[in-house]
Amino acid sequence: MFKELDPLLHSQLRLAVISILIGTEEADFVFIREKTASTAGNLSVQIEKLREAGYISVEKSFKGKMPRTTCRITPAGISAFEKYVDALHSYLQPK
Amino acid sequence: MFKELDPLLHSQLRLAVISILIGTEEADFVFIREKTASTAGNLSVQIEKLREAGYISVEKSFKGKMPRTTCRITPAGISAFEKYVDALHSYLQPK
DNA sequence: TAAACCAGTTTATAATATAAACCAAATATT
DNA sequence: AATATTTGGTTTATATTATAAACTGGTTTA
Repeated sequence: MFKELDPLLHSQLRLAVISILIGTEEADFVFIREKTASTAGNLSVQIEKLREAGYISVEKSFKGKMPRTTCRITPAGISAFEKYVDALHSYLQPK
Repeated sequence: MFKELDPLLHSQLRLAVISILIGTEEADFVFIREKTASTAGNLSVQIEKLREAGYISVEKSFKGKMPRTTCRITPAGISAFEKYVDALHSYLQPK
């Protein structure tokens, strides 16, 4: 009846991060922090979890002299998101 | 951009409970435990949290000699669920 | 009458989310 | 030129949560 909800995605901030990355080719740390209105510490932790799980890739580089962290969703991330959305529907459409 | 997800509903088991109650006039503890495939302990805790929040009402009675706990969703529960579903959409439909 | 079962509750524990504190480097201020 | 502030994060600590294990009070079965 009710499908499992991937605990990695069933988190407000991580879901927001994935949602952003699904929509855009890539996004950097600062952009995501602003869009999600999250603290840097929290975001850092959640990005690392998504990276560990293989749902996103993270690339560190420099924009001029300032560091930049760029995130992209991976195929595994896309399919996990699709599966999560599908599972959610088993909770949202009663009966 | 991203709407708040009511933390009381953003929980697999509590969401399942509400989902069941939205669909049926009332449901008892055992029925919910079976439908959600949860342990009695976990369900007991989550039902109490939903009751505290005023999202469901809980009535204790007897079916013959055995105790029975019947749950019903309240108007507050219905509107919280609707709000939650609406907020979720801000995460599911990218852009 | 004792063992097993039912319908839960309470309590303990492990995992999670989150913010606070920190760090190194860059930039702005006096 | 020194000092303060900002930037872009990471690490660590804490409070909350989800969950299962242990328990309770009563019932049915052997």
